[in-house]
Amino acid sequence: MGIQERKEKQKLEIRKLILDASMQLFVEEGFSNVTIRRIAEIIEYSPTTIYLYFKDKDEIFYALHDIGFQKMQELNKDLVTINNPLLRLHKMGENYLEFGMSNPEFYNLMFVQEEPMKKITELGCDWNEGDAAISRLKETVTECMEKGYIGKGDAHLVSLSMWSFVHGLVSLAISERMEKFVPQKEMVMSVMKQSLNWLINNIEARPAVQDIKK
Amino acid sequence: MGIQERKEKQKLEIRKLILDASMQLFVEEGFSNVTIRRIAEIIEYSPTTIYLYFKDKDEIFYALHDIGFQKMQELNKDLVTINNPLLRLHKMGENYLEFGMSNPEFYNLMFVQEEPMKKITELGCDWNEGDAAISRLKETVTECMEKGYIGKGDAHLVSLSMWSFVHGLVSLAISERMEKFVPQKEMVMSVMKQSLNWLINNIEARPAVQDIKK
DNA sequence: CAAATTTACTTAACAATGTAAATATTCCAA
DNA sequence: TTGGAATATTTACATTGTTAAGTAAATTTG
Repeated sequence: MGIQERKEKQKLEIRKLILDASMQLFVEEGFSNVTIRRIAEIIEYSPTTIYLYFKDKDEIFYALHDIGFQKMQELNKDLVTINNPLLRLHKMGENYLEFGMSNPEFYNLMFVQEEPMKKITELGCDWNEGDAAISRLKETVTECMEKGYIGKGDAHLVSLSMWSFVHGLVSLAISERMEKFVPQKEMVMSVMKQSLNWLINNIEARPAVQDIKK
Repeated sequence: MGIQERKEKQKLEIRKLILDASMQLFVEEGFSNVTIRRIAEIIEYSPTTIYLYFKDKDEIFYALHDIGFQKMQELNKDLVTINNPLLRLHKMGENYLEFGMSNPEFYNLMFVQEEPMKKITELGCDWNEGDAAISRLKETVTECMEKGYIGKGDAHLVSLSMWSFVHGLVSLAISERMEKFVPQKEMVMSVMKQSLNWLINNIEARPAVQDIKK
């Protein structure tokens, strides 16, 4: 049915309108300023119309959380061109830092706020976006181990560790805590990158004990 | 003046009443369930009375944030008995994980939520609690470097890195993200500790390059 | 001891929030 | 054209933090 189709399409368009408005609001004015009424104002509908397209506010945020992951993955497209897996790992980390710092509100939604996770457990489904991201990381970590760039071990554990590290940096930075330990606010990003350098240096494979002169 | 003194004391007592009620609420029912009206209910005063003792809700949270740091430091009292600085560093990390996991709401307030930091920049003062905690960490890191347990370098940077790492673990865990990558929820803490082990192992001093057999 | 004044507290009220129920409008098929 | 479904709006409600106005209690003063 042609008409059914067009309706379907219109429905999606309004959904997109709502999401765009929400995005605009929370990128420009932050999380707490995304209200149903302000979204409605922007899209020029009445507030309650929004509930015809999203069950509740959390569903809007969950959709934004998804969009965030798409944005993040775009940033990682050029990674495949890096052959050296350790270099690639390093670059992945830097991209992560970069993404978080340039999209703090998205980052919050994706990795800090509890609401999106609640939605997932509510629906009883998996965190597909997170799973995909971590398994990409794990691939590179595994390659690093196989080719001897980093010490062999549990690739899953090491991936989670790497993630925790960069997440720690970003979340301390965007919650305005990291800057308390840095001379100027503008240096936060630089310190974060140095921090990542330090870690990468430290996990680089070391010679086996028996190869050390006594 | 004896009477002035007694009044002062009573004022502090009611402040404590308010803080205890808030604590009870947010430990038992989480952040979002701490409302002025529920606090008032517990302490059996009218809601607006609370504003005679705290400027606003954020000031209450800031006070709780302080209490959190006290609780955390208590946990670290026995650290001085550990002579080996690397072992001490390791134990500090474990304590941090332990604290975060057993006091998720406090942890959020201390290291995740933005409100307490806003309060600080609003007052134009320093983050004393954070400063103190990091400088204690830095002492041990410095000792590790001096005694050759870890590679020499910028102790400040390494301290921030260590902090970021454990913070990353805890914040991913309490935001219910870490559990998505672990077979069972109950294993999260164990994975976090293994993660910390991995890091400590990797930063342990390695022999200088010239000491390696060719 | 009584009156005046300061302090402590409460009641009433406001604006903003998310959201549900009831109502109105628009659109398409019969 | 009309009846019914889809879509949108209006109204309404319960909560929220917080302010302003009014009341009761305590303390100081005459």
